[in-house]
Amino acid sequence: MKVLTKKTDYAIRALLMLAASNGRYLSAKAISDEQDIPYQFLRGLLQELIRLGHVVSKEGARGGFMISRDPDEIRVKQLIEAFQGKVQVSECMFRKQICANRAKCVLRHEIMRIEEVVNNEFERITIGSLLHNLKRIQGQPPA
Amino acid sequence: MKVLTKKTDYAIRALLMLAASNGRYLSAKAISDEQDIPYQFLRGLLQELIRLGHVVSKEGARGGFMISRDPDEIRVKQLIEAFQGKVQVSECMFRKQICANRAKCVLRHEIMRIEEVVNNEFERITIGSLLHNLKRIQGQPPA
DNA sequence: TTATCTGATATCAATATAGTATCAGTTTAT
DNA sequence: ATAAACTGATACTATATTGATATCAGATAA
Ligand code: FES
Ligand code: FES
Repeated sequence: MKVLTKKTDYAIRALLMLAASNGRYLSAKAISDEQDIPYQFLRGLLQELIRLGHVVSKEGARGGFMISRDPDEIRVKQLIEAFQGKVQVSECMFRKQICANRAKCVLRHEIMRIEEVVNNEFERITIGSLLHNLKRIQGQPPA
Repeated sequence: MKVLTKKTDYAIRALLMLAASNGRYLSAKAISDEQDIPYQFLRGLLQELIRLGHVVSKEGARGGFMISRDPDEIRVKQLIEAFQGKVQVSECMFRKQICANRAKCVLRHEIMRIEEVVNNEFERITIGSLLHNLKRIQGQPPA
């Protein structure tokens, strides 16, 4: 079971790179090369990130993409939901005889707790927090 | 993002039903009808459950399937791993420049914590515990 | 000795994921 | 002005995963 698809993984990596490049536009090409993300795939992905409001673009030569909101406000949970849909254990696990009434289904309740835990964790993690950790382990490169 | 596939869902429901039917063999047909699981799909699934050691079968008329181990020992985690593979966030999330060295990658470390949480939760839940809850909410049917 | 079952296997359909290609239009630099 | 470096938009293909069917042989019970 894979929790993050490639697309989400790519999105996170691209956003991290964009978050790290303060004020400069990065081209899809640059991100693709640096992060080993298939170019055309990334192109599409970046457009989605624009629609989601995470980045803005500038057309033409020397154009590219720039992050457009505080990295601390971009939560991994948002990205997962955008690219993979809401985290849900299963549409509705126990039907018919087993589950008399959906409303007070205890099993459902129990299983849904897991969803909450997962969601909380992914909500906690932001592009900002990831970047922070990255810098910490890499050490500040001599500016 | 769907945590449980239909197959895992079906497996859990089938096992619950088998666990509830003490000592009697249940036919695939009976389970299929009761649980709304496509018959042939269930057939294959039951064979897998045999290979996994969770159930045994009896051929011929009046044959069927019977649970073969303590429901408390059948963990949802086992089932997920059998049918969907191990829970893993992504093969390896941050590569190349971003992640200098895999060994001490903090991001990886952080993200893997989530895997652990999920795994722990699913390890806690067994067919036995689910059945227990089921009986509790349904009330013991007049024996 | 037939109806009711499982064993084993093959095949197919639907969906989701991953990746590629193309062309039009915008901007910068020369 | 015009070529080079870019994005916007969209269509397409490939691959993998998941979900579902179909078939036939063989076992068992009534
Ligand atoms: S899980 Fe859907 S009614 Fe209980
Ligand atoms: S996640 Fe793979 S090296 Fe950091």
